[in-house]
Amino acid sequence: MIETESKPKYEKAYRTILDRLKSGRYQIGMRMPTEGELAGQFGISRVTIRRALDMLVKDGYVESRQGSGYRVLTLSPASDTCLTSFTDAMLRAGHEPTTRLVSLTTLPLGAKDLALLPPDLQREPVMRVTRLRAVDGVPRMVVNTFVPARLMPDAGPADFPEKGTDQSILRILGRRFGLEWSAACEDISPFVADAAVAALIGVSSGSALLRQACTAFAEDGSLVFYEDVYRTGSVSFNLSRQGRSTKA
Amino acid sequence: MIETESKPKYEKAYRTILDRLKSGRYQIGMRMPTEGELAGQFGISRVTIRRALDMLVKDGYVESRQGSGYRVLTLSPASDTCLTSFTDAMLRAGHEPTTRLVSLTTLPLGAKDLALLPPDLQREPVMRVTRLRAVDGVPRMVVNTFVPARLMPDAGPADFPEKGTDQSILRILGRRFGLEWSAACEDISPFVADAAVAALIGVSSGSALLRQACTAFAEDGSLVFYEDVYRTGSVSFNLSRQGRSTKA
DNA sequence: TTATTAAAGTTGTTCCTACAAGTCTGTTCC
DNA sequence: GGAACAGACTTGTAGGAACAACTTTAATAA
Repeated sequence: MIETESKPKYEKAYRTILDRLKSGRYQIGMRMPTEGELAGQFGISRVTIRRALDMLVKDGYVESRQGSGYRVLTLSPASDTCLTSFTDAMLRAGHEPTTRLVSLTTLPLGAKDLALLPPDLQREPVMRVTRLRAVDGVPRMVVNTFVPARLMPDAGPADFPEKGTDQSILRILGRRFGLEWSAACEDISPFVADAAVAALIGVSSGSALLRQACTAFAEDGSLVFYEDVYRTGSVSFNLSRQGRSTKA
Repeated sequence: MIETESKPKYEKAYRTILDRLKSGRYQIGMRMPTEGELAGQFGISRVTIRRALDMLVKDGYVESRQGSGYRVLTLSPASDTCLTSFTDAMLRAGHEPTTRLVSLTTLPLGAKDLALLPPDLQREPVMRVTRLRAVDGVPRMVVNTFVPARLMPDAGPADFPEKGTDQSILRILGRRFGLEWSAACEDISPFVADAAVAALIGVSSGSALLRQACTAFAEDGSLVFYEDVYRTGSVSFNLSRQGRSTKA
């Protein structure tokens, strides 16, 4: 990423520490270098490194204890949203996720299917990626991902790996197509499996499933992708209360 | 709250500004006082007031633009979790929420129903509050709230208002019983309505509903309450991407 | 060998200062 | 009247410093 030079120092520090964390350089539970040490390593002030560390705490990767130091909590916080990688979550839990690309279709302007999408996606051709996700061989969810076709030029089946960490749609959109997003809204509702979804997932028609509809936006507010997921099981979240309280 | 003296200055500023915001002193869309003005009003430094404002931004209440100032986005960010008040959301949307207290029961140690609760709630008597929530007269959800009985001494039906803002369980637990919590985990799954829930909500048995199970914790990690919600419709979230990017 | 205490180390809070970068307002000129 | 520019104002980033509060470590005494 050539643009790292334009990022503030605390942002670069945040990313670098996060990379170290995710690469295993800091193990879960182990104490991280102190604020002073990190400030020295990055050549920045303690105030600036604290901003980066504060973000890591807020994002759930590390915990801090006054007088004791920072420890790694997790390499990937557990929240089951469209912005967290299902692939990574399954791999971390010792399962084997796989993906089957069911279809890759460009929906032209005026296509009937466009009518069901958010309005922002109805003004231009849209790429629809339909995939069946499975865990340890057992189908778990049908995922339809819609992206403005202009953001995924020359997309083909080879762009959608079916094994390993690269099968994550977040990683595909980010690395292969260079897309970035910073916010999303998600809607979860009960869904009675119709014949098509039931056949894909391997449940009987009429089964109760969950439907997750998620719209992700770029910093400038433009829509990056829309995802429609039909899944068995449940989704889980870690939440923090608004109007927080201080540690006793 | 007598303990405000022990909170850091940035925390007090955060709460005061949030109170002003929620009380309507700052209207949605209007520009708030500048950092310098607020620092002066609170008698603290610009750095400290920025910490409070930063929290308000992160929590979704205000937005800031360099050179332009801070504006109020919302008086209550829209996310449909057990930590956000359904009552407040409905009132804000111009609907009339009401609540019927179905039962208020103390489950003693060893009670069969305790077996289905989180382990932390199985070690002591638990208060179970069952309520039916409705919007504009239409039943929407059945809510079972479980709290260690010792945290709700002398609880009675009079403690659970059925109209207005005070019907919010978050407000009841907070104000009437002085409970505080700072984190929660929530799990959403599909639920096929059994006869009891179906009768309460007014749907046919076998209907697909959503089940929200939520466990809230205090700062010290102890369990404050557990909530089990069966609801029609959907839940929605606002999410921010982890590993954020800087504004262009 | 164990317990206590002091010192050292670490995070948390707060302040002041300086400057960068963006926005807004007012004035001047065409 | 509109455009351009300058100045003022505002937020954003960064550093250094000081001290509070908590934890850890080492030394000393019993």
